[in-house]
Amino acid sequence: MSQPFSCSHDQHDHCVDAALTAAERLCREQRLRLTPLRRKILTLIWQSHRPVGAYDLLEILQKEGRAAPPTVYRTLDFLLESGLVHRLATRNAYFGCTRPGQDHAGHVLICESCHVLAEIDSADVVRQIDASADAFGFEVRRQTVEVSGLCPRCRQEADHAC
Amino acid sequence: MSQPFSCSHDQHDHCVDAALTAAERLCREQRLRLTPLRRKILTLIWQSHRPVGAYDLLEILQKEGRAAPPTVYRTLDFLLESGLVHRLATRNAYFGCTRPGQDHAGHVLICESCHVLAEIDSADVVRQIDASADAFGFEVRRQTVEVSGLCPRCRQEADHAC
DNA sequence: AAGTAGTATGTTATAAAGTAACAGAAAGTT
DNA sequence: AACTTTCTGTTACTTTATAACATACTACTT
Repeated sequence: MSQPFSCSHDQHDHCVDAALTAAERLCREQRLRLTPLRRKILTLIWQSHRPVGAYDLLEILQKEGRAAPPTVYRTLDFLLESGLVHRLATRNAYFGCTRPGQDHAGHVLICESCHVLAEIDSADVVRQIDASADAFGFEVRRQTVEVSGLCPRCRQEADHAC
Repeated sequence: MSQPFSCSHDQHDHCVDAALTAAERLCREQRLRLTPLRRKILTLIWQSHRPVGAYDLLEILQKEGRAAPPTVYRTLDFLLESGLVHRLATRNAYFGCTRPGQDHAGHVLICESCHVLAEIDSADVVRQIDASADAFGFEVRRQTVEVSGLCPRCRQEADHAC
């Protein structure tokens, strides 16, 4: 799987394939059921490196038959709980996890211009947050870190425009 | 203003007063209008060190006459833009800013048990996130950091329960 | 292979969070 | 006072998410 910020359209099938392979493996190992619906939704989420809204997913499903919100949300719940996707709180949207199975904080960078998202996995950030919390006597259970700004590609385009 | 995690009920009026005084000063300096409605909502938000939902505020307003969502949201927009309150993305809720006027990232610790919230202002965390993003060539515009876990007080109670 | 327990999905209705658009009121300016 | 700008009221609506119950599928037991 290439880096989201440098993944081009013709490379992208690899990302989807890799994500599905990883999902199959994880579900086999943890005795979870990757049903057709779950596989479908996971695939849809991986169609781009952008977060996708629940109702976007619903709309796509509805083009191929009837579907209602709970179907989507239940499937998302499964994917979230099994760690195959994460939720982007600042945008009420969902995106595929790049390292399912591995315990990690799920910090992300998200581009305000093209909306491409990348998970960063900075142990330094995690530690620094833990340390800051610790100074308050606070016990950290979950870190939500969502950084918005400009991805390298959009930055370059912005420069050229000047 | 005492630390949220150690602020007791009988100290708390100081927090509200301090917040209002700071708000008045900020609005005077920046030629913003702290109208009765805005002052009212800000006061309601400061009634506790917990984040408050927009519809909670609405419900309170409705006990003293008619009110509708846009009234609340517009007022929140003003308070957000002027930096007097922040929004907690992970909970769709709002809380008073402890250092309005000063430029800062607005990182928070929030207790899963008692829901008390504290702004942390760790320059180290900010720098570490900037550095991590920089390694990707990503230009940071906004950092959202929301850490959930157990505050010192609830931690102690959890210990006693054992 | 039939029964059954558990898990997954379909379906209807509704809750919770947030916004658009226009009308009227208050404040600030000339 | 006339005018402009800003603020608030009001109605209607959009978006996001969930509750509750019905049906279908899977996997295990015998």
